[in-house]
Amino acid sequence: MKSKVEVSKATVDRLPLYFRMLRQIQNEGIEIISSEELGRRIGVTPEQIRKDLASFGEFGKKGVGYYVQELMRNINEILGLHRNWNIAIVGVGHLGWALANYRSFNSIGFTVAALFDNDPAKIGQYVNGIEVLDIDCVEETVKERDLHIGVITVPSRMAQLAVDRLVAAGVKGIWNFAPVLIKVPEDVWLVSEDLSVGLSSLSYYLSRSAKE
Amino acid sequence: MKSKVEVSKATVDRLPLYFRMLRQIQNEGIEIISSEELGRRIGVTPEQIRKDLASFGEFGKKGVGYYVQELMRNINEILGLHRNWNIAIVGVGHLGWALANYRSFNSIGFTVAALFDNDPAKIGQYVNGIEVLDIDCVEETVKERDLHIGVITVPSRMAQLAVDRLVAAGVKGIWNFAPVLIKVPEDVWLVSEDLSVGLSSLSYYLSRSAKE
DNA sequence: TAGATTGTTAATCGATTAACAATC
DNA sequence: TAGATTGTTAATCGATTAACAATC
Repeated sequence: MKSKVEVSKATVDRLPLYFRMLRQIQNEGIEIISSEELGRRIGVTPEQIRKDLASFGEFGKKGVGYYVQELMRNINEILGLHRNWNIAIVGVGHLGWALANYRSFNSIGFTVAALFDNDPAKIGQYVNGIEVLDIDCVEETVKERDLHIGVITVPSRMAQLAVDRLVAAGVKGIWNFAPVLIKVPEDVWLVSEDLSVGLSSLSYYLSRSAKE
Repeated sequence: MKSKVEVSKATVDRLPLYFRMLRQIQNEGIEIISSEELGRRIGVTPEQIRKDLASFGEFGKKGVGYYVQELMRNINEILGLHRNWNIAIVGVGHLGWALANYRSFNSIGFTVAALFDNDPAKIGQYVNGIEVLDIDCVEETVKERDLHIGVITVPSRMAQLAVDRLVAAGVKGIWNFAPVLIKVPEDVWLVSEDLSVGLSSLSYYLSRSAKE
């Protein structure tokens, strides 16, 4: 086992890609895979894969490769996906609704365990079998349902407030989709997605290639 | 004007954040902003902002700051958001449906100009006022409606095929949400979003902090 | 002028790539 | 054993941070 060295964010972000491709490889009935072949399939260099994995331990066999099932089990545990995480979606607008219906979450260890909104027209409705609760019930529900992660899909101006309430109730992970700077205490993890960035950068590159 | 030096992807990805915050600052009636204050609001260092902007020109006044309106106009043009981009969404599932209803696209220069699906139950339906077309109409519609960007929200196994058809029809930008490696020709720009990565990394950090 | 703030160069930091010894 | 492939160290590359001259 490796001593605690800093693992880069870039490495952590690649682990899910490895895991997903390993699952597919396993479905194909392949039992051993080389970093070369795995890299080719994901679009990552073999050296990168070996280095990433080496930050957590020695999972391969020299001269042989990686045992698919064993590597999957290891990555799964490193990512903490072997246990179940209960997630709460705050804001059942278009995006929140789409995420509430996203089946793939289950297959990687996440359960949508609560939905919140502040719109009386939405409260009481069922989405994917889950009742939409009043945002005012956040505090009690976090405890009752052991919610671990809050997904923020409310309008930007309400995002920080929603985060604050989740955090006050004991949620330690925030997955934020509101395009605004969110502040959380040191012991809370925040991951923000900003969808308009990707689209804007496409605009940038398209503009440039059109000119040149 | 600057000579053509390589601009890093990280820089391009921050420009939309600058633009968005400048718009808010403008709405507050502020006419001049320093990199210090802008950085504080976005969560980026002032040096970073100055360096990013300097790769495109000299937009500020020494000892003064940046004129909000002027800087907005410049960033807008750099990003190519001053013109309109027509986007096509391929795959009207939960996510495609949510994106089709996403109003913010309009406000930054994008128009959802076509929706495609291969499900007969969806073809002919209207989403946000736009008719869902048969995927087989891609080729002709790209030309008719001058579609620039294709958004891929189909299941992974169909993603590459959808991309190939869009590209064959002349689309030069792909915004991919399918969690799979996509290949495009050299003259086509690809931006991929992989939502499960963010969630999995949250799981990783939550697991670790629980242990320590 | 003095104070403020930019634009830019130099220093640092971090991540990727290359090379190769270890070993299955 | 010979060939293959890992794990790891060293070299390179790229991005961020620090420092400061220029100048409004």
